[in-house]
Amino acid sequence: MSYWLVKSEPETYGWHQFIQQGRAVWDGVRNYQARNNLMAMQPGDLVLFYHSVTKPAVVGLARVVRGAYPDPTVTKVPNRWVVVELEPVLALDKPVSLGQIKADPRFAAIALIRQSRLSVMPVRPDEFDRILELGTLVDGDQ
DNA sequence: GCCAACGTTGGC
DNA sequence: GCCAACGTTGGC
Repeated sequence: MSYWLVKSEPETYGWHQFIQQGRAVWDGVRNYQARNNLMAMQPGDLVLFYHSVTKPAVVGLARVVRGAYPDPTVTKVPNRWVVVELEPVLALDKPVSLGQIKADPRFAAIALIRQSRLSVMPVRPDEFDRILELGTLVDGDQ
């Protein structure tokens, strides 16, 4: 099983809309590195859902429910682009902000910082665990 | 194949 | 709104 992070601008497609729809076809990716990451996703892989631009933060967790297939929104031949399908798993109790991630030395190598413009990227297991830990309320919080 | 110009992403 | 990073396009 692998871990991933996907970015979305909340004004275009936000976590709230994702929850309401219950499932998302992750289309519109037009960068080869991001596409290659989509192609490596397998059903069951876990995906951090990140809001970019306004209040940048990881806001929730999703799961891959269908692996890569050709992007149906592309009409040009040959179609070089793919989509995956995602469903929500849980909202984080507390969004984990980009500022928090940048401030934590455990995230020194995270692709989110090192390749700030990439929209679909792998996340290491230790990074994934740490983000869930930061995003989860425990006794003593609040 | 190189590189300048230009467009896009995304943080601040 | 600005700008850094970086991907793409097109002239040569």
